[in-house]
Amino acid sequence: MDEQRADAEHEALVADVFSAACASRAVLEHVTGRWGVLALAALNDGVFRFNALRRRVQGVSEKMLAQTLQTLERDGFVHRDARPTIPPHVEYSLTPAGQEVARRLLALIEVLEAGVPEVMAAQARYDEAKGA
Amino acid sequence: MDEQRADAEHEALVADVFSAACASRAVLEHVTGRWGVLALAALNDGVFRFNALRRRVQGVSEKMLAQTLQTLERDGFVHRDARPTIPPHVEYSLTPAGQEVARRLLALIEVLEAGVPEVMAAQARYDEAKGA
DNA sequence: GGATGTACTAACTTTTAGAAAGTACCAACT
DNA sequence: AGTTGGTACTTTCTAAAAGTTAGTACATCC
Repeated sequence: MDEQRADAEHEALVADVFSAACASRAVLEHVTGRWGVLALAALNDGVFRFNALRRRVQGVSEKMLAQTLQTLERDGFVHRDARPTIPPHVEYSLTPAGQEVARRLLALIEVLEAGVPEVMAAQARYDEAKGA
Repeated sequence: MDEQRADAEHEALVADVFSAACASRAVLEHVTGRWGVLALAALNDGVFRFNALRRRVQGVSEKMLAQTLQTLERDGFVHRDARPTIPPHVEYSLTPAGQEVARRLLALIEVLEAGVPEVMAAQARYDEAKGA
């Protein structure tokens, strides 16, 4: 029991995503969540207002975009600049930490986009093997 | 309408994750899904059997691990080697495409794990500003 | 003066994830 | 000889997450 506690604490310190309780697991989920990835990737192209971002990230609902941006702002990856005007004017951008993360995400997205034809071929092969 | 159709087709061809209908969006979700990331990252360390992988990726249920591995196998990122013995013996490993993806994921995970203290600080600042 | 646009929030519904038990089979232990 | 344990899943049921819709509080355009 003491060993388990010690292990848990140690893993928390070294930040191991494979440990369920580690804070890095939560951060990973915010960043790689369905809309988190796309929001960060979109913001890599510059400053966006709420609805502009919503048009860019096709298919996201207002609720989920607001929620995602709040989470990423809380984690320090996104900067929210709200001007107290009417109608409201809010600008979203990446913080330096957010830029670091977005760069890695874009590297991933690029290899995935390039690999789409091979993935489609692999899927066809798999489905045929299962169906037949 | 013709324009929209042309746009959709064009985006499908160039593989744009921001387009909701694009196949790359689905692949991205498989790879960056809650358990997809961790499965790929774990398999980067070598060959694993089902239950060994389950112990490595702490917190995953049997159902979700099986589902995740099936999706990744279908996409051609994971190789499944089942020996028809009793009791069953199944080995999971990364394909070359899977290794490419896993490398980018690990790069991301590394910056996130390193950034955990700053994220925690940002969260504390955010919560204090909201609470006060 | 009704429609539209801004950035959300709240209530409600649908989809998905997770927890627990079941399956099929054999080996070892009792 | 029967119970336990291990393998790799699948199925069922429930709890949590995501998505849809409507509403807010203005201001400007037509």
